[in-house]
Amino acid sequence: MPTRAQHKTLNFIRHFIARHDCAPTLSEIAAGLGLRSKGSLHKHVQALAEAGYLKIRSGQQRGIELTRFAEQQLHSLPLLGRIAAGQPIEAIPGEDTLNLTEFLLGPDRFALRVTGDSMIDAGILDGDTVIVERRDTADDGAIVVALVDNGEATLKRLRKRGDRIELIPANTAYPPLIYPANRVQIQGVLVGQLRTYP
Amino acid sequence: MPTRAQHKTLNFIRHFIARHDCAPTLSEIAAGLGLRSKGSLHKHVQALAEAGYLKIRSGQQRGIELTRFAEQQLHSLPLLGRIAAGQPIEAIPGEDTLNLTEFLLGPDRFALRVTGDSMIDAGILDGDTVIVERRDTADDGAIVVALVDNGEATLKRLRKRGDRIELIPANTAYPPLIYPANRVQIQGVLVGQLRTYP
DNA sequence: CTTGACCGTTCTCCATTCGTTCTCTATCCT
DNA sequence: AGGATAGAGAACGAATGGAGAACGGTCAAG
Repeated sequence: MPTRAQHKTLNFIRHFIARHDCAPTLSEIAAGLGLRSKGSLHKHVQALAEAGYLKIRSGQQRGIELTRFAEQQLHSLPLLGRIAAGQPIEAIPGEDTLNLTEFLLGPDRFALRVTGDSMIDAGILDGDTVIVERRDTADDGAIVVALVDNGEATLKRLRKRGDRIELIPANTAYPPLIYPANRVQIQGVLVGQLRTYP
Repeated sequence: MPTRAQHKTLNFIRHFIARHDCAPTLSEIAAGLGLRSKGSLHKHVQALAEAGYLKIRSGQQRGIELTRFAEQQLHSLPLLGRIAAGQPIEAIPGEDTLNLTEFLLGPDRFALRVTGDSMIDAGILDGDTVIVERRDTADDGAIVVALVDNGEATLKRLRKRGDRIELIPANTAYPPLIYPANRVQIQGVLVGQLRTYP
């Protein structure tokens, strides 16, 4: 059971790692907690390691690691169940944790901010963030990031029509774009999407 | 767990590959990080390879590959820029990394799967996952998880009208639900949303 | 095939950062 | 009062990271 100072220290370390992907130095912890010295911090970190919250690679800089338990907690949310209009929350059997890392990350992926409303009927709004997997081919019907004439990148639904490629907005206010296949280069395929609310 | 220089190096390599689809040379990394020498860079890249983040095709030029492990171990994606209909990808100054952990996680948050199409006009589709922050009050206009008569939980936009509360679907096919305030209990406020594509 | 620019690799030297330890002091809680 | 808890400050040695130079391999153009 950690003391109050230890608790604050542990919390800061967890947030720091979540933000920076690497552990803080003692001085950074001290600065973050408003301390002017790192003398006592060393004792707290040591105590946390003995209590099993942390592992320390002794002597190395930034040598603080979270234990597996603390780490698992850091990247997951409880997945409570399904929610629908007019129905109570219904538990999802066998699935009670949502690990964001597994859910959205993967090799050759990157993120893009969406501007404009051309994909609004597909539930992609202005300001959303989409996650794209870099690929140079895509199945018919997929939503892709496509480059036209090596100049303009757009997010559209792909339709292959023989030697023509149609880039179809999900908004009836915009017309489909139709090009010969050799003018369109696929940069990636939409694999995920996320949004935050203020 | 990489050191700070290693972490910056790895991040630069990820961005470079995401943009150019080929690995950078050591000199390019050095230039990108503001270094005048590549002597130490080689050590960092080597250390990253030993730690399993990279693979190196030894001797070959541009012989750096990212591993799957790197993407899963780091909790962020390169954020390349904005994308819009008919515009090239435009870099976002000062913001080049999307940290999922920081973006969506927080204390007192949980996830729910959405079924039904009652929020479709707000870009919330059947099968989406929403992230909810547990709270018992909410601002007017927020999207909330509300419990009516302690029985039915629904995801709706909240409108306060004096001692009445309106729960408004974002779908013109459904009517607003209007209750006296004492029959409606707010369970949480929508703070995030995510979706995966097959 | 030859050539030259480019690039990975290795080495040494040096400044800085950081973990560690120590002593001394202040605060809080039975 | 007395012990537990916490912080300030200083000092030391190890780890880290960068500069610069030199060597040899790779690759594409001539």
